[in-house]
Amino acid sequence: MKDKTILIVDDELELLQMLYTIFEREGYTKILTAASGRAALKVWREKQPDFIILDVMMPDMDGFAVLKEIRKTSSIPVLMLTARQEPEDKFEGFESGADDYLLKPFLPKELLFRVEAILKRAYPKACRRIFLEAAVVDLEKAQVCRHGEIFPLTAKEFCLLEKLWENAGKIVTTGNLCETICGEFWEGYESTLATHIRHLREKLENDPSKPQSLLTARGLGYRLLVRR
Amino acid sequence: MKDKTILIVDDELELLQMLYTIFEREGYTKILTAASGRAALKVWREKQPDFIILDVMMPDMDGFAVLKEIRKTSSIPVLMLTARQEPEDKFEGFESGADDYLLKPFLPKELLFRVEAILKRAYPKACRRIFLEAAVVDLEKAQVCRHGEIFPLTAKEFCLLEKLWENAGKIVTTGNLCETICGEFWEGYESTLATHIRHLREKLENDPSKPQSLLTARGLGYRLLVRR
DNA sequence: AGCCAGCCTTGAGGCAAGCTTGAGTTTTCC
DNA sequence: GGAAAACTCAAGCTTGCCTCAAGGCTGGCT
Repeated sequence: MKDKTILIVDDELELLQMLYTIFEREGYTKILTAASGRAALKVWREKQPDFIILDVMMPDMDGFAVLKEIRKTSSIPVLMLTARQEPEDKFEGFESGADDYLLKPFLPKELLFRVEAILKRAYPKACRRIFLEAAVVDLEKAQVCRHGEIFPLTAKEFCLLEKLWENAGKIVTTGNLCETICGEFWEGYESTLATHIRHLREKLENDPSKPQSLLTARGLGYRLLVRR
Repeated sequence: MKDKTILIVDDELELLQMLYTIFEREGYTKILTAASGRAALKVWREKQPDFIILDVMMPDMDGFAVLKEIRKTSSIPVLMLTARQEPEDKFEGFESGADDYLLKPFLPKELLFRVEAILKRAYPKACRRIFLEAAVVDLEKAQVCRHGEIFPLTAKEFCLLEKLWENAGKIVTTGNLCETICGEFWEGYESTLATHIRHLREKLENDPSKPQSLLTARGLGYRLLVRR
């Protein structure tokens, strides 16, 4: 998550500097800043950040207006940061589409935690863990944990599972799956695919013959059911 | 999002009742409650809720322990609710994997906003959906949801429905439909098409013999009536 | 009203898609 | 260089989807 681009918006330069330092120290490498509402919109449009920390009170255009403009075309996660304590402000923030609303003064560590929590939800594919009915998959380690036992994934199994996970819940066609393994010319590979699917099921499922997570869509393909 | 199942956990019965009322008034229809840590784990395992509101201080097992147990096998969104003001508690909450951490006393409206904000991230909207009179079709998953029950679509049913949906509202000729299934030479296939239409209606309609969505245009073909 | 054509409904049989297993081949790693 | 793991492929099996036809039911026409 530290590789996500963070845009920090605040018109108070001292606070902007402090925020920058907080994220820099934490290990974030791509940090953008803007010191006004209009500047924020410009940077957002040009640099396409992954997260925005938005101050409310700014001279040219307040945070609510900026957020409303952004929400017309984007669902980028936004945390609002402000000294305004009134409940009405908070509500307006959430109504405008904020993901979180934090009051100044704040604990740097809390801000980091909150940003991290939202990033995890907004970019779930970045955390590379899959919770299934009977098992938990760690894609980073390419291994499956089921009932405390560890099953390592082979290269092909890993590719298949990754592809299925990128389309979690949705049907992935047999052709599509074959293609991810052996490229464009996959005709005649269907039988091998079946074997890999079998091996995957032996690792992911309690009863591989009655799959609960890696399901067959007869005539269409396969799909992976993930839990929350 | 009001159709998501919310699990509320608090050992103070008065507060539990209040929380229940807050969500009920807001329009949430599926609300579960638990009055202790162990009870919470039991309900979570058995009922598979979509969101958990978790009090920290409980006699048998505190909220942090509950959350850690849940996080071993699930990434379900969790908002922690507590009277403990210390920063260390907050940090422990986030470290355990909480999505948000709200202090008591809190504004009911703020709680609702925060829950809504997290739900929006955790359950992003599915696309390629068809809203019909009695059912909702998810084309990505090739399944129909009617009265909460799931009916999977077969390959041919899927192709037909897709074709009808591409021409939503308009009449699609019998020949056209046959062609999408068995190609150019479809003569004599009309009877089989009728069978597929029947099967589709059994999944899409409340009364398959009196269709409201998949209508017959006698002598012409069929058409699909969609809402929205 | 009565008739006919077109559509509906049902059930049973066949067949193809997918499963499962094992054996042979290739790759990887010591 | 050898052993073990991973990959490929095919043969036989299983399952459930598809097909088709027979009989019933409408709506429209005379």
